Amino acid sequence: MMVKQESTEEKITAAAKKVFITKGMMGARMQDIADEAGINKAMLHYYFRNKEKLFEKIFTEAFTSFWPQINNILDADMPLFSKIESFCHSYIEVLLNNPYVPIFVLNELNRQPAMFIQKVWKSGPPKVGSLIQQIEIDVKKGKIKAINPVQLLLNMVSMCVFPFVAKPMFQAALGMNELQYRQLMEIRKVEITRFIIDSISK
Amino acid sequence: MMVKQESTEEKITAAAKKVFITKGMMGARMQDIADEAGINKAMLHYYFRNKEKLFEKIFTEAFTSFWPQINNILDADMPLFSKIESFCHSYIEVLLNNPYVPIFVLNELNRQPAMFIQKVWKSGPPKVGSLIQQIEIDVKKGKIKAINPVQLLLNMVSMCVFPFVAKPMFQAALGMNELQYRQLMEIRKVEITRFIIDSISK
DNA sequence: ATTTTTGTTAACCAAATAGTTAAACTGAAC
DNA sequence: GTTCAGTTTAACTATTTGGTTAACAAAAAT
Repeated sequence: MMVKQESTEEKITAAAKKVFITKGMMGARMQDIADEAGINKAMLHYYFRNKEKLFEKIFTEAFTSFWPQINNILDADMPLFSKIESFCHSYIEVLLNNPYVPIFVLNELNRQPAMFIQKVWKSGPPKVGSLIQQIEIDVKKGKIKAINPVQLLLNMVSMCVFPFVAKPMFQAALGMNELQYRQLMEIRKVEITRFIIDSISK
Repeated sequence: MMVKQESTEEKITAAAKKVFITKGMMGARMQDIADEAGINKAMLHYYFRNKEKLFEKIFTEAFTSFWPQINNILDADMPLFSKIESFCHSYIEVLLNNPYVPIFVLNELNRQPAMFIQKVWKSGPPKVGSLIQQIEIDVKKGKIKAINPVQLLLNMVSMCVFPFVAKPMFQAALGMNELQYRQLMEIRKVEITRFIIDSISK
């Protein structure tokens, strides 16, 4: 049986990702990461100079791995309703596969707002203009109800992301297990889309 | 001119609140809190035995100070649409006065889900049943469109809270300053209410 | 006035934790 | 098989940080 060979560097990044995402920059211990990777702590400093460098790599990697997936939809050439559907479905699907990333990103972001904008969005800032314009046009044409495009955008993102950020709270409040919550999110893809379109349709 | 006298204990709790909320439990340093309060570090241990005790006090205080404000609305005896309006207005108003509390709570909650449910919700668990029932009844009566009550609840909470949790991100993406963002939230009280009611109205 | 209790401080301690080093191991090139 | 660069390890160091202590000051009780 073939065993996938994993380089030490890969072991480290995988372990660091897990530990940083679950415990945050301040909560993570270098020893935890070493243990998780099953290697000596000194290796962390051999491959990455220090904790900060390692963290930065993981953070940007985690963020840039799923950010484009959402960002591109905003820029796609589609009718508004299709775009809304596509956005909700893709966003929730991505989050189902990376449920702990948003709280991680938001948390670190609140501590270092400047770093974020500078380093993480230098390459791919949010392509939000296209959607905003599209909404404005459809409002003017009378295709949808009058609504502030920014508010609509906030609504869309909020409804997709927040249930993942506040998962433990909702789970406790609603008395749901992992599977039930996951199913709720699965259904949510279509429920949210309908909810939004119902609201803005004339 | 009268100067308000602040006891050492009050100085500590005020400083601890500020530091814990901005840096989190793990990120906060006892020395930071002492400096912020303008006192000797030993005083922290004199009034509160250790960091954990101090943190717990701040956490529960921060949480229980605004949780009931929202929770009670869920239980109020009102028609559904009024309740939705009341909920959105109150929730956002409370958050405008405590903008950093949600990310703080959610963050610590993700690290200690058990502690939360046990200690913080022992006294006042979410009164969510009343609203759920109310939605179900109005759906059956045909007063509103068919919708999963839980999903509607998630939508309401998400749209209210998330813009505060992700404030730095939205602010950067939309190029807004503090005042502009605040105004956006102010408007949001009524915009969100309308958005929801438009969606579920027949 | 004197004692006792409470509040406050600087200096110190112990544990945790990031980071370093020197030696040992490995595997390929010669 | 010797050498040599890259890799890995155990032991160590330096620093940070939560927590303690003993002396001191202020206030309250006697």
